[in-house]
Amino acid sequence: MKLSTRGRYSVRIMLDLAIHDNEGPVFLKDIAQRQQISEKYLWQLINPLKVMGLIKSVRGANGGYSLARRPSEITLRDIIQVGEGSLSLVECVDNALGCDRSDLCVYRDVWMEATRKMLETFESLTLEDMVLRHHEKFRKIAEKDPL
Amino acid sequence: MKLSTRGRYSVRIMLDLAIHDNEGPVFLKDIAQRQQISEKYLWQLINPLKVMGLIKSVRGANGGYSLARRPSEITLRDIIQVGEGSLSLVECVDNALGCDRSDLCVYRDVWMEATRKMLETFESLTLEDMVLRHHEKFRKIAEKDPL
DNA sequence: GCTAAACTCTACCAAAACAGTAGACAAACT
DNA sequence: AGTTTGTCTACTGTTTTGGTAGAGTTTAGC
Repeated sequence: MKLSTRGRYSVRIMLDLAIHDNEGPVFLKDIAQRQQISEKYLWQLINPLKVMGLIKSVRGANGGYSLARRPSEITLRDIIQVGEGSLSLVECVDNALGCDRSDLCVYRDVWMEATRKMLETFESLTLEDMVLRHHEKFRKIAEKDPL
Repeated sequence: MKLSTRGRYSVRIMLDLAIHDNEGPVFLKDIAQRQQISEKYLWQLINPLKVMGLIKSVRGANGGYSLARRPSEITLRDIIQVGEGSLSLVECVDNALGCDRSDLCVYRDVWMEATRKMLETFESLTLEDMVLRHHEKFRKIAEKDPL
């Protein structure tokens, strides 16, 4: 029932990239430092995002990562899908077959509905939304606790 | 993100008890046979349901288990809560503290909302609903494939 | 009382998933 | 040539999951 750290890191990484979206490629090293993850582990999280086409990379010196689409065109569902591998609460939601009790089971419909409702939230939010929320939150903190 | 087998077995066990609700205490042995679980493992699943007050037991010969409340007064949320231990998609939904990034993080609201939507489904369905669905499904199978 | 039927409790265990670490390699800028 | 940066693969310790097993306790019925 819990999201794994992979899923949670994935959305944080993507938000980091979105925040620095118009500054050219972002170094793995910098993301690692900001998000407090080792570079090696970060690569394991960021690579699937590249493979799945959510971000692109530039190799060599002065390389780095950047979003493959505009922030408004990437939903949290897209990201979490990559981080978690599957988005369904129960295996049978993805493939009806494989459950030998499918003819008797009354729960598949329930798992499907619960999954659908959960995903509504993730589909309704884009990286653009999250950047706005982030800036809003940062602004409020600055107001409350001015230097 | 996946429900564990404990959660899924728990709702099946409770449905089994609900179906035989007016026949006196149900033997662990019988549930085990119908649900294809070993009696020992079944006890480990059923005992928390008793401890949490969803079912009651009678010890000794001719003992067994029965629902502690009417089927219409037990929701899937009640059951899954026991089976899974926690109902939130991310730890921070339960306890806001403990996350050192809570001041910067924009995702807690998202996890809360997604969890809430998912739980809507589980809260809206009672064991009575599931018994009805079960009988309906059984009736349709019988029509389709008469002996 | 004795016995059999049933629930109770605790300990243990193997496999899988999770959360990383580590090191060698490849590409590209300067 | 050398440095910076991304790429790939292998390995590993810990936790969770999904059980098994066995000894003990309570009660009905003879």
